[in-house]
This record gives sequence, C-alpha cells and structure tokens, in this order.
Amino acid sequence: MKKSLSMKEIAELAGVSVATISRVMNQNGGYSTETEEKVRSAIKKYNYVPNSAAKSLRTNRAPIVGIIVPDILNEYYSRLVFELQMAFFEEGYLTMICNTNESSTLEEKTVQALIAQSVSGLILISGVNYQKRSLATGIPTAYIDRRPQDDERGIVYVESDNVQGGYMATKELIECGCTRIAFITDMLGESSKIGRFKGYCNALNEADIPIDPSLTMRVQNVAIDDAFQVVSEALEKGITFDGIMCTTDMLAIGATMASEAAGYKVPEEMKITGFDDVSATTLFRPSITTVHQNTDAMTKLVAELLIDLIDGKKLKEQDYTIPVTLMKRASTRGE
Amino acid sequence: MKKSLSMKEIAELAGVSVATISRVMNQNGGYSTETEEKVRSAIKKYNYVPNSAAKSLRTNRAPIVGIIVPDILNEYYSRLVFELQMAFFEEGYLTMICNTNESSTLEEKTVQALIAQSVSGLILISGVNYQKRSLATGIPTAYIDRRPQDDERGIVYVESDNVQGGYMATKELIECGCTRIAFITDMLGESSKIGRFKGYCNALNEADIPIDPSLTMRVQNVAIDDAFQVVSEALEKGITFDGIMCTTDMLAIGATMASEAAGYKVPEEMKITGFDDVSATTLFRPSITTVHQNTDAMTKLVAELLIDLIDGKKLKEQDYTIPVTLMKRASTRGE
DNA sequence: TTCATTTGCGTAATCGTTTACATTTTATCA
DNA sequence: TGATAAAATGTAAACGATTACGCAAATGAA
Repeated sequence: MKKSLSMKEIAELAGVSVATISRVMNQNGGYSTETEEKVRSAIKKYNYVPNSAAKSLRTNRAPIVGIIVPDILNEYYSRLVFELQMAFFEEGYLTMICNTNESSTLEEKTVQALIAQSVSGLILISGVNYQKRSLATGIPTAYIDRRPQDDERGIVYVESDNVQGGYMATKELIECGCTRIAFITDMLGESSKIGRFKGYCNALNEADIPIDPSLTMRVQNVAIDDAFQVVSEALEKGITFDGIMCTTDMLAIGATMASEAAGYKVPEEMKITGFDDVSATTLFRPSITTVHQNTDAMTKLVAELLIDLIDGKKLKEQDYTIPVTLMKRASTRGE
Repeated sequence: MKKSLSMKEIAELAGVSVATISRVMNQNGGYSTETEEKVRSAIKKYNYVPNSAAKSLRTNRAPIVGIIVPDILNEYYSRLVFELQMAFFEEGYLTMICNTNESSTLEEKTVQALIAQSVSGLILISGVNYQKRSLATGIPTAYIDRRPQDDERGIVYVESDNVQGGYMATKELIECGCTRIAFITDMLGESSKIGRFKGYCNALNEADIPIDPSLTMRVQNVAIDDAFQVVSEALEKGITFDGIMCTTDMLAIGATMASEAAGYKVPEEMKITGFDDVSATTLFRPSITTVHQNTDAMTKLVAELLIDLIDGKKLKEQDYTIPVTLMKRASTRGE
C-alpha cells in the first residue's frame, strides 16, 4: 500500500509552504506565475492527490450528492438515476445512489448514513419530508417525482404534470370509444399517483361520465402479477368495463394479460393505457399506449436546482411541473 | 444550518472525555457499563452523529465502496448493482455507484474520483486492469462479470460459467433440430462474450457441425435495433440458418423480430436463444429461451471477497465461476 | 527619497476523530 | 492492611487539508 504524499511533503519538495500549495490547488490567487509553475510541476511529478477526507473535514462538505431511489429495478427510476448521475458528474459531483426498496426504515438509515458522509446535497424520490423531521436540516435537498405528504411548500420539488398525464390517458380511452373506464394504481399515497387519479376524474367529468368507485382498483406492488390478479377478479365478479387506465406500464401489461386471458380482445373489446413509457411497452404485444415523462428535463432541472441550493443561491421558484406526452400505441388503437 | 454536535461537546454534556465517547462508539471496551449507559443516553438525547470525514481522516479509510458499472440501463447490470448495494449495506458499507456508459475515458475519471474519496474498495465491471495501470494500487479491488484483458491472474474475479452457458444454449438449439446456427454478439473483447463463443463452438464440435465464420455476426451495441439490422441483412444476402444464439436477450429479441419480418416463423422455422434472463424475455412473444445467470450468488460472493480483502484477509481462491441455468421457453420449443 | 499600498508567501490554529500513553480508581491477595 | 495488578478514564498528539493573520518585498505616489 503505497500511501500518497501529503500536501506538507509536496510543499517541502517544491520549496514552498503548504498554504501556497493549497492556494494553487484551489486557484485562490495570491501567488506568482513562477511559484504556480513550481507547484504544478511538483504536483505532477509526485502525482499528488489531495486527501478528500481532510478537505471535507475542514470545509465541512464533500463533493458528493446522495440520491435516494425507491426501486432501482424499475426502469423508470433507473433512467432517472442514470440521468441524475450524468448531470451531477458533469458539474464535478460524485453521486451515492441508494436504493431503499420502498422500505421506509431502510430509507431513514440511508439518509442518516448519507448525512454522516457530509454529502453536499440530497436528491430524494421519497414521500418523507426529512427537513421537517429535522434529520436533514441544513443539507440542501431537492425532491423529484414524489412530493412529501406533509409538505408545506417548503421544499424544492420537480414533477411531471401527472394531472395532465392522467387526463390525456383517460381522454384517449374516451376518444377511442370507452364508456366505462377502470383505474388501477398501487397505494394512492404517492403524490404522482394522486395527480394521475385527479386527471382521470377530470377527463371523466368533462365527458359527463360518472365516476364509479367500483372501477377503482388497488394493488400492492406495481407488478404485472398484481394487476393480472385484480383485473381477473373484477372480471370474474362481473364488473364490466371497456377501458383501463393504469398508473404504470407494468400494471398495464398485467391488465392486458388478464383481459386477454378472460377472453377480451385488446384493443377491440378492452382498451388499456399505461404510464412512464418504459421499453417493455413497445416490446409487449399489443404495444401499450402510455404517457411519456420527460425525464431528461426533470433530472437536468433538479440537478441545477440542487447545485444552486448548494452554492447558496436563492431560487426564484421552488416548485416545477414538467409537461408530458401521450404515446398512442396498439393497446388503444390497434396496429 | 444547525450544525450537529461534535464528540467534544457530547463529552462535556455526558461528563466524560472524548476518548470514552470514542471507545463506546466503536465498542472498543475499556469502560464500565455505567459509563456506557451515560454515554449512550447522551448520544441519543443530543442526536449525535459522528463526523465521518474526521473519522476517515484519522483512520485513512471511508466505509464506502465504489462500484463501476458500464450501463445501468441494462437490466442485467442494474440487477447486479442492486444486489451489490444491498450486500454491502448489510455489512455497513455505503456504495458509490458510477455508470460509465461504456466510455473508457469516463471510466478512468470516475475511478480517479473514487480513489480521491479514499473508498475502502472497488467493485469493477470493466475490461481494464487498474492495478496494473498503477491507478488503483493499494485499494482492494474485485471484478465481476468482465475479466480485464491483460489479467495475469493477479486479480479477484467472479463470473458466470459463460462457456457452459454458451454450450447449453447452443446445445438446446441443436436438440431442437437446428443444423446451421448463427452467433450474434457485440464486440468480442469482453471476456464473458468470448466464453459464450467458446461454448458455442464446443457444442457445435460435439455435434460434428462445422463452424461457419459467415454465421458469426457482430453488432455495435447490444440493442434490439442492431440485431434486427444485422439479421435482416444476412437473411437478405441469402445466408441460410435455422437457429441463432445471441449473447444477450435484447439481441435475441431483435433477431426474433427480424426473422419474423423476413417471413420466418419462430420457433418453427427459426429458433433463437438469448442470455441473461431479463424480464423482457417473458414479456416478449414468443418468450425467449435464455441462460439465467445466478446474479445473487455472484454478487454475494464478490461482496464477501472484497470485504475480506479490505479486512486484510488472505483469499484462498481468487477466481470463481458460478454455474448458470438454461430457461427453456417458446423461442426454441413453442408454447 | 519616503511613506502607503499592494502582492506574495509563510506560520499556526483549526476541523472532529482515534489512540498511545499517563493517570486515577477499583479489585485482588498475601 | 498494604502492595500490586487490573480496569476505567483522561490528556494530548496525530491525520491532511484550509485560511486568518502577519510580515517582507515590491510597487506606486508624492
């Protein structure tokens, strides 16, 4: 284990003081071009790498941002994480990506651990307001995709226009001739899902279709099997509907499978929409009509906001909503 | 910004010295149960969180392991990363997951950055031997999935039995009646792909089928479109074959689409196998016969090995191969 | 030339831990 | 009871950076 040289040693080798090395490293000025040259060549020659623990200790901040994600196996979230990482790397930040598996206890532990690492900032996909719980006080924090339930507009938040997305998906079903439209979601606790439900209601109201509570179905996980089961049961029980709006693509795929298994042709006798536009929507037959979230815009924006926060800038706006796009495919319109 | 208390302050509040606090925190012994109780309650009461930068500075090691992954949007890799993260979290390590997008310059930068963070160890999915390049000297390192090309058995490495996997997939095609079997892969530079090719050759040899170089096709990326194109072209050119062994599932899906587009029925007239067993293989119709990698065993093992390395233990064995399983599905056998 | 500024650089305190060593307290035993 | 060993606790020096402060030399104005 060849330990790397410290600033002090480099200083001796370069014939200057540690202060000068530090100044050159951080380009703080207060040195001549001549000295700078001397220092730079010593740094290069001896391959000096500053000790970031010492730096963090002194400056009370590491060039790292923590990212809390509930389920990295979900393609939508892994896309978010991927883009976040790229955005931060370009700005000189490393990211610690932490998957919480939708477990709040694991999430809390992880946030603790990240804080202990004195990360510069936190990106959260979470329904918990840590600032309020005074866990993350003082650490710049921005939320994306999910808004904490107990938010009082104190947080920085970026989301898709879920209401609009829910509205567009439902309207597509109506336009394609559906008159009884079911709604499937996992827990309605997440703000994004609530928005989608609101959009669903808006579209129905606009078309003067009454909202039938028996057509709202809940599911434990956003998994194909869960949707399959709940749709199969509803159909068996004799509940009738000719369209299903699902709050995720996996639910839509499960719903399609169940409909077909029960003898309904999709899209002829049953039309279905998803949400997120993951790759499976075009791999699966019929391809799934879905709402595309502009993750690229979302992640770039939230990264920018967090960095502004870290740099101590005041934000004009704390709350952002990004437009979505409807992708019309076979599950509503056929090939 | 409410700064959290330091050990010194806690010490005063608890009426003991910093050394005692430290001893209790690290359970180093040398304190009475009574004192321990006093310390613990103060820690809890004032919500003390140790500063990890200071700790790292002193101990010269952060409880973090870096993970380099080439493409986190690839479900196989995201599964690997997910499991790695869980395994390390359980052992008290946080992970810094860094996606390199298959770019070697980005990869190098990232490794540099991780080292500067004084991570305790590195998990690499990479074809580059950083120890040899003396970039990562002294940092415990383990490779998974890809073996560095210039390896001289100096590294710790865990992989699937790719040769066996390639053999099983090809043999399945032969058993199902194929006589001219194509092979599609991306760059053959990666050790895993080379192994799969070797398995393919082994199976053909065993069945006395000559290896026809015109049946080996290369593709730029492991993307559906790339496979679609190369298979379509081959078919147009009049190259004949009745089976395709693909080195990833996405290639298999693309190959299937191309075959069907060219008028071949899968599996009746064209049989296809994939590799990795991602979820799309069962979503896609026909479902894809594929080789399942035991990622759970791989990640648990590599995490254990790296931690042993970090703890300074000697490893009995440096090189591990994990068995794979063939998942027989519709693309070779029909429904 | 003289005094005031500015510039360049070094000294040393500091961040919050760990830990070797010193010191005090308690336990053990003849 | 004393002497001695063992256990519990405290003191202070690191770790490697940043930075306030001070001093010397260079520059400029008069």
